[in-house]
Amino acid sequence: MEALRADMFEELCPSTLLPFRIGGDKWAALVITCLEDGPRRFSELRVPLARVTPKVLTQSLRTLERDGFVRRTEYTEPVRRVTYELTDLGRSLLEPMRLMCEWANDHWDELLDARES
Amino acid sequence: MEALRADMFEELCPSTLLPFRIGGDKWAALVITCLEDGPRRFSELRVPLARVTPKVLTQSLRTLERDGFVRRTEYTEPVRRVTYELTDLGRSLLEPMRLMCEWANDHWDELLDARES
DNA sequence: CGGCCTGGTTACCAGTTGGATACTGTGCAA
DNA sequence: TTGCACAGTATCCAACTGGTAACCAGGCCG
Repeated sequence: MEALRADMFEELCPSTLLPFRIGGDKWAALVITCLEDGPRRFSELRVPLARVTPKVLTQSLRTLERDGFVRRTEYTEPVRRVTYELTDLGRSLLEPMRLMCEWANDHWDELLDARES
Repeated sequence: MEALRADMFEELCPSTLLPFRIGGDKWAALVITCLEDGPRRFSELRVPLARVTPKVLTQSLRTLERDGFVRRTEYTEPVRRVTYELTDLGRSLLEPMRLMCEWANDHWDELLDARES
């Protein structure tokens, strides 16, 4: 997940050229990327995903949960806390995603050329 | 491209579970698959892609062409003939696509379980 | 001349996605 | 009791996607 990572969160990010899409919706790939290093709370996800409104983030998380890629856990003690984390199935997506980023890096110039001309 | 191939062209195909999407539109992956073995004419593509109306197929092909994955060639001799074929860039998508199909086959039961429960 | 084949185009429409903006309910904490 | 953090909801709306159905233009065939 190293490749393209920094760029993916930018507004005019080059991943718009990427011919791969992971999950059903626009933000699924980024959400998964954000969960790569362990469980995250809703408000923690909102920081890197600042361009995603809470409604849309919730939608994305619900879909990922339904599809078995993400597990939602609700705690009430000591305070209310909800965490999202990748399931084993979700984690197994990381490797294909990494390969796609590799592909994209390998063919970046060609992708750009095609769009420009 | 062997995996899932037979099913992908069915109406209720299991690829609706697939968390990967290639190209911008719904039919891009199937179009690319159809071009795997060499150039095809518009009317030849319409046979396996019978569920795709000509308008939508044209759209898909135009997008693939713009993105540099497909090359459109028009002949007038001896009769009018238009062929579509994968460019090198388009062809380079086949390997990632194959890997995605492998991933899907490896995790098929988990994908099904997640949706059902 | 009248069809037919090829490779589309046109107009219209419904459903879905994504976004803007505002609001809510629960539990602390001062 | 007022305020704040957290984790969302509620409405509304514009744009995009995909689909239906019909149409079309050029060229050959008989």
